[in-house]
Amino acid sequence: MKKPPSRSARSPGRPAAGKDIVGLILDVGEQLFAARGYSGTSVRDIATHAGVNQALIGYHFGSKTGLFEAVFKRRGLAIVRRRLELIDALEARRPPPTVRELVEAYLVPQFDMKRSGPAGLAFCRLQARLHNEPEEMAFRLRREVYDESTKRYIAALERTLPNTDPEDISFRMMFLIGTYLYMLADVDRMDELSDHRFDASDLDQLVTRMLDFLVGGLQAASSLNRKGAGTARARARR
Amino acid sequence: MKKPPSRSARSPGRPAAGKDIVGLILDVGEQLFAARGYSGTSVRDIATHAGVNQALIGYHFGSKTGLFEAVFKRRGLAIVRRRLELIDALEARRPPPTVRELVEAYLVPQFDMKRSGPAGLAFCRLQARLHNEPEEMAFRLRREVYDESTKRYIAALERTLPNTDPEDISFRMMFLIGTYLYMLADVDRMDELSDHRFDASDLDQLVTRMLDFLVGGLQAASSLNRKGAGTARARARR
DNA sequence: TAATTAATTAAACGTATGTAGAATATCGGT
DNA sequence: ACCGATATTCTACATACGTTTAATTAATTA
Repeated sequence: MKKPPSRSARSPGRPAAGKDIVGLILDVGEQLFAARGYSGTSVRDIATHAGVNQALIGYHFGSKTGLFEAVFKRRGLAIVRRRLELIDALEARRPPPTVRELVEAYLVPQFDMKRSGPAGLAFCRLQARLHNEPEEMAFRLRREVYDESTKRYIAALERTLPNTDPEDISFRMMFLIGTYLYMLADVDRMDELSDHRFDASDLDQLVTRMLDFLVGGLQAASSLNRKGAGTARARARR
Repeated sequence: MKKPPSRSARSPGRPAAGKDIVGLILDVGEQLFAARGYSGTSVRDIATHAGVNQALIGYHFGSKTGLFEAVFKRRGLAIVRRRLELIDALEARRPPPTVRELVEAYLVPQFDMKRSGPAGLAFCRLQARLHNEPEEMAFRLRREVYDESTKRYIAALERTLPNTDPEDISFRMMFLIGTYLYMLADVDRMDELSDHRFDASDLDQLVTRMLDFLVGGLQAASSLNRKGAGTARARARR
């Protein structure tokens, strides 16, 4: 009872080559995870939107977690790679980089990604929302993907601001990260809060404004009395 | 076939008065929503942890959404109330407030909440993660709870910084919000990135550091050429 | 060209989910 | 002492979930 090689719709069996199904699943997963979060997205949803059987996701990625990880690393590692190239270039150069140049190099790969089209935009949102996802996943991915590059930039900032307490620089780097992640998340809060007077959709302008703000913050004087009780605990640990 | 008024474990029927079950459910919901997000938390989980039947949540709050909303508003509105009291006081005073005083008044209710115990801490996390939750809920809650107070602070900053373009102030307020939300989320990133050298658990110190950074950013000079093409679109809309 | 490997679908398993209905017991007012 | 309103549990429904197994077909290798 053999059927003729059914050329209709969808049938089991290996397809006649061609399209990059894995890439397609990654694209769809990126989109849906970005829009609804990890827990809010089902494997079935992704499979349906990709026009593919659910089981295929298990086959290619092992599990839902595996798919998320693959989605995240695909572009996350690319961003970090560029971030590292940029700091390599800055540090090889004479004169040494300014604070503004360092911050710009740190941010630009992110906002280029955001600008690059719907996929990049979705990824940025996904990334900005990572710390909402189940902790064991979020912790590991953040550490695996971002830590190295961020430490490089902290070290470079310490060299560029030799008179600033390294502790201050580490804190301020966290503040900086908070700021740009919020902007990446595309929360569209600007529109509400300014009563639709202002426009945050011009990314070049947004990055310029952020640079002004962040460089101002990084270079601000510290009002902590270094010899007082305030930092005693932390200093004792060094 | 009437049973004697069973005094054992749990039985249907109105209980013999006493404990604030609604408050208990809110507390447990707060804790779990904060830890696992809206989609990651099930009504059953909350009911079980509260030692209560699932149906009771439907009875008191209508739906899962209703419970989340109640959890969020309970402390969210309290924070905003305090924020408004503080700015009322500052604006009634002579001389008028400084930038630092305004930012401090905006932040302090949040970090007092975070300091206030496990419930306040959970709420802060929940709040910082709100923009990850299903959009229709997040949008409405943010608008209902925060918009009024934030607009008041933006207006006050415009008065305190009369030579700064209001557009810049609105943007920078967004940057400020991104920074403090990231710190509220308790991401514990500081520890990883500084290789455990620094301590972000002293909240007084953290707020002082944030104030230095944020005031520096708010007061930084703007590098946008106001007459150039960069802001033309936004200006035309005013 | 035969045998093996790779990629896909179909179907199902067991469990978890949000919500609703019915039963029950206590409270507050009369 | 009664009665309606209120607060609670029990039970169940219908659906949605992540994963697994078996069947099926093309590609690759021998």
